[in-house]
Amino acid sequence: MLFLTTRVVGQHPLLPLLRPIFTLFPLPSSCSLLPHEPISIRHPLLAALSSCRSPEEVRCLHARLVTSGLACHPFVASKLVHLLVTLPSVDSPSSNLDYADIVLWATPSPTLFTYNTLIRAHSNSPHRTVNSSLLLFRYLLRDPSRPVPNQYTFAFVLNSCCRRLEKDADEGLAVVMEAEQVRGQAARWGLGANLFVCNVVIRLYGSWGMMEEAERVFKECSARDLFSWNSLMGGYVGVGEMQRARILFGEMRKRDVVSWSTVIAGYVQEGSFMEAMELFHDMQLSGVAPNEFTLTSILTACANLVALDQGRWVHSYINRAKINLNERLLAGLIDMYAKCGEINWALKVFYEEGISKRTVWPWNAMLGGFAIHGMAGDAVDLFERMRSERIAPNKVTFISLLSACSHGSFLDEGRTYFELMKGVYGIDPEIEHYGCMVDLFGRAGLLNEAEEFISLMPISPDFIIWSALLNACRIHRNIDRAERVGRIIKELDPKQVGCQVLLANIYSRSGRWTGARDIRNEVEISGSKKTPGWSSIELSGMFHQFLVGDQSHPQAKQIYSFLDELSIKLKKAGYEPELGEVLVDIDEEDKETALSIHSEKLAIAFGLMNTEVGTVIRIVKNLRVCIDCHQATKFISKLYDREIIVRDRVRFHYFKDGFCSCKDYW
DNA sequence: GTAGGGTTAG
Repeated sequence: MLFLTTRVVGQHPLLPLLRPIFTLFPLPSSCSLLPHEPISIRHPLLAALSSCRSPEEVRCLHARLVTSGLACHPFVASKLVHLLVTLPSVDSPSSNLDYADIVLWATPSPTLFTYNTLIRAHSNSPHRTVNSSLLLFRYLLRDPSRPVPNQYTFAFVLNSCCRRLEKDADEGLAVVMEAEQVRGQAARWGLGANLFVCNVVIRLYGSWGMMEEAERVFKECSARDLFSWNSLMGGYVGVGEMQRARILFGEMRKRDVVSWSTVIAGYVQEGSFMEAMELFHDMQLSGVAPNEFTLTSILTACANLVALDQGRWVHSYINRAKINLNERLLAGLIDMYAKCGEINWALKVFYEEGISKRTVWPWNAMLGGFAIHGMAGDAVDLFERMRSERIAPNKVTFISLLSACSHGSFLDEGRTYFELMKGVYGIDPEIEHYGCMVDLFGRAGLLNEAEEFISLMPISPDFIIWSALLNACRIHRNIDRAERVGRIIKELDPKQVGCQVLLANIYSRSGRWTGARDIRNEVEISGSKKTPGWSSIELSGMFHQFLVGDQSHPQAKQIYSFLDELSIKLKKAGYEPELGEVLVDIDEEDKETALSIHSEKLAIAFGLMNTEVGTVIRIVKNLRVCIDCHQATKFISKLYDREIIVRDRVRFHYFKDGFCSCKDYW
């Protein structure tokens, strides 16, 4: 028993989405009040409506509003719609949105407020495959008898465009063009320079990387507030222009937690972790309290700097300040502990807090932890548990899982999971997954298979893929192949000096000095510089970063005399320098410098000098550990009876009693 | 007669 007229049905923009729901309940044919007739807020049903705490309660009450004939009064309808889409839902929010759509559609003359509320709700809904906000907006404009849009309408519609853009960059241009039209309409209604409209447009252009446009809107806006500044700055952070972002940040007269979080996240994104930490420090001095966004970024910085003390501080701050421990912050904590070498703490956090979460984030963080610790068996077990708990894996899950398999030489498992990813989970492998597989075959010594795998890839291999094979050639001392692969990389990307240096090291290790020297000369002539190597160590909350041959540290003199003593002790203990790496040092810029002053040696010496006997020394290095430093560190761990944890660009090295957890396999 | 926008893993 539906009281629908074809006129209404034919015009409703969301009809195809709603049809299944029409049969669920009858719609009233008439209203007991006239649309313009006021309804008292003291009306018992209206009062009852206001006291509802969930959309489910609202839906129950709706039945009584329908029978009393009040449901289609414009004001009642607007309240209904608003409550349906804003109250926290105990089950499916999307069905409440469907329900709210029907209320709009059943109301004879809905108010603008109702339209606006729904346009907003649609832009927040992840369940729609089309831009239903925009459809609703067009529906509103189509008939002059409907209310005229205001600043809320335009801000909400543009926001829906913005969200689509952020969700799916492929639609970018189409979305921007649609948004341009909406913007034109806003201008026609005299709202072109409205603060709220402008702020969304700034964000929209920023999301699409059109910073000149964003800047222009920022300037042309009738007024500017904190949101305008934050949005513009966020745009620059998004396109990686941190300098401009930092200047804007400096010009802001007032900064809130979002301003700070945005610029901190920007530094973390570009890998400037120290800057992020410094800014976090400034933030605390300024009296703005960090929130879960800020702390997620800071944990990433801690993880990358191996700043365990600071990371622990963040953990206790979260508990102390009762910060909402959401899935991402939780993943950040697990990641931080794992990357600081504290896999047991990572496990503790995961089992206490993360395992109960139904999202993939904490699981991915834990898998990633196992991967860098070379714990392939645990990674496989955890993944199987994840499957049995029906947590849907994503592409990141498989990067961690495959990389764990490769570090643990789990050849069969790696193969199986790669197939599983495509076949069962329908995840198309990306370049990173292919990289893991090349690494897996390469480390296992299956160089032919690795190369064949590369030739069969549906996407063209980048230099990372080839350097995985080159690294395998290093491990398995296959010089001919290394030479060939080196040539391929050089043609593909001549700027990848690091790969050429790796090739030179392969040459010199096998005694082919001329080959090594040629490459060195070539690299020097080309003038391209490889990333300078650095190592850092945290000491009671302070970071000490060392470059190769660094003399700038206040304790430089003591460090160098300590190293002199150290090298004598090391020689006595039977250590011999790996001369191969002297000739073309993997991290050296200054060719005069010798092995003893590699950045990680400086950091280790500094750690030994400044910490109590028995303290674990934690070093982080931006590049891979060289063979000689690896050998020397093994000796140092035995000689000084210290645990030394070195995290390099790819994995962990846990030195103890003269051995390393990577079993010299990295 | 009610409302608003910005940030977060490999």
